[in-house]
Amino acid sequence: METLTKIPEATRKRMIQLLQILRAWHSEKITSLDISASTGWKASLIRHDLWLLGFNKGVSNGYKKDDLIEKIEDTFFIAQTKQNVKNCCIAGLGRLGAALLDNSLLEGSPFVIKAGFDSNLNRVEILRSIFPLYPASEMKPAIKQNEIEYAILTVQDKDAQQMCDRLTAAGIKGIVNMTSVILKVPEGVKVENLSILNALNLVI
Amino acid sequence: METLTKIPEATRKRMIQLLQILRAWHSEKITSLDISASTGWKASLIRHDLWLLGFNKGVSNGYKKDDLIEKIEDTFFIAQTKQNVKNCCIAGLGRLGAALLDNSLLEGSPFVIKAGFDSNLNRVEILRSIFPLYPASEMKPAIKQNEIEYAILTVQDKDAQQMCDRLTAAGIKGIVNMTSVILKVPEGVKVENLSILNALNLVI
DNA sequence: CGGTGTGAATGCTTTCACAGCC
DNA sequence: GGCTGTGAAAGCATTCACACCG
Repeated sequence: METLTKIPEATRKRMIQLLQILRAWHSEKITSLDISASTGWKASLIRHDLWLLGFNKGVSNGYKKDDLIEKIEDTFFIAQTKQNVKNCCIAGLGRLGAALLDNSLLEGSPFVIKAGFDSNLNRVEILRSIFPLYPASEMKPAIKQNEIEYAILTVQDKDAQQMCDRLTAAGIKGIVNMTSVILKVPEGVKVENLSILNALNLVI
Repeated sequence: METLTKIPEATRKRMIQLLQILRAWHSEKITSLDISASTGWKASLIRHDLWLLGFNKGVSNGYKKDDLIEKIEDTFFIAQTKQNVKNCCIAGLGRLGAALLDNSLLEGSPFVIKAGFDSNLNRVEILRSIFPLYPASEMKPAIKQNEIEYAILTVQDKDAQQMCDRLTAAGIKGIVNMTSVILKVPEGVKVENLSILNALNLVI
């Protein structure tokens, strides 16, 4: 099996989750059944996923945790190294955005929050934070200067598309969208939707 | 086409999003191309979805917004009426949970936050909120009494599964999971995962 | 024309089945 | 026996193609 073949999106999402599980795993070895027990995914699906990654070090008695971690990190270029830090920003400093203004949620991850933005100057001035906060008008230079690549969008729905446009114009490559708006983005920009309202509708 | 046939999950998710778009839609009529333009979904996919719902009122010159809204609400039992309020709670009152302690995010939706829980008594006592806050030990009676059916889980990862177990034991039927843990829940309980960390990994 | 309704065709994803290994 | 590696088969989801309608 060639690693060059494109990995399906569904597999990619699972592997990234699996990485979290592996990092927290207590023992040296792990089987597809262990993984199945902690995720609910079918064991055969996990083996198939790993096969797609070109993994073949399981040899009949489980996987070595570290081998798996390495393989997944290599495949998706997400090794957690000092040189591999990913800079993010918070766009929208309302209640939700302000709550994200420290790195406790992202601790132990390669992501670091480097800045916050709001179109309301007031918010920018009132809030205290360990990162610089900027009015949205200064976004472009601030994003360039801090080498920010990803954004967490926490504005109100009515401002979502406009703020999104500004972010992509400033060169942002990925957006975690916490509004319930479906964003239109240029080719190549990735979006993950994390609207609480949408999620609630889905768990009914 | 029979409405009794089970609607695929993917279609259901789109239709629930579509509902938001329709409610905010300015004009009386909307075409599959309009919807395509505001979502990025292929127009044919939208027509196919509506066909699966058994909708057939489009007759060649677009859909009437209100017809569509009605059909979607009926199909998924999510009409927004006074009698159809859905009570929720916040489990975990750290920075993130505390930020959700007002209903501004859920305004105009059938969801209402009715309570907050934390296993740390301190948090419960310190925080001000318009809803009652309870220590986790009092969860079961509080959930019964307030007729709460859904929970937003905002505890730290290490406490996620335990808090989840408590919630399901208390009768919660759906969980919006903002931790990066993959939860194990009893049959019949729905979970939507909204971990920011996971989402960031996916937009790389 | 510019639209919908419809089923067939295509493309993903997941599950199954089973040989092979420790 | 318990587990992996592998491809085929089954199950979903999306796109296409085109008749038909106003």
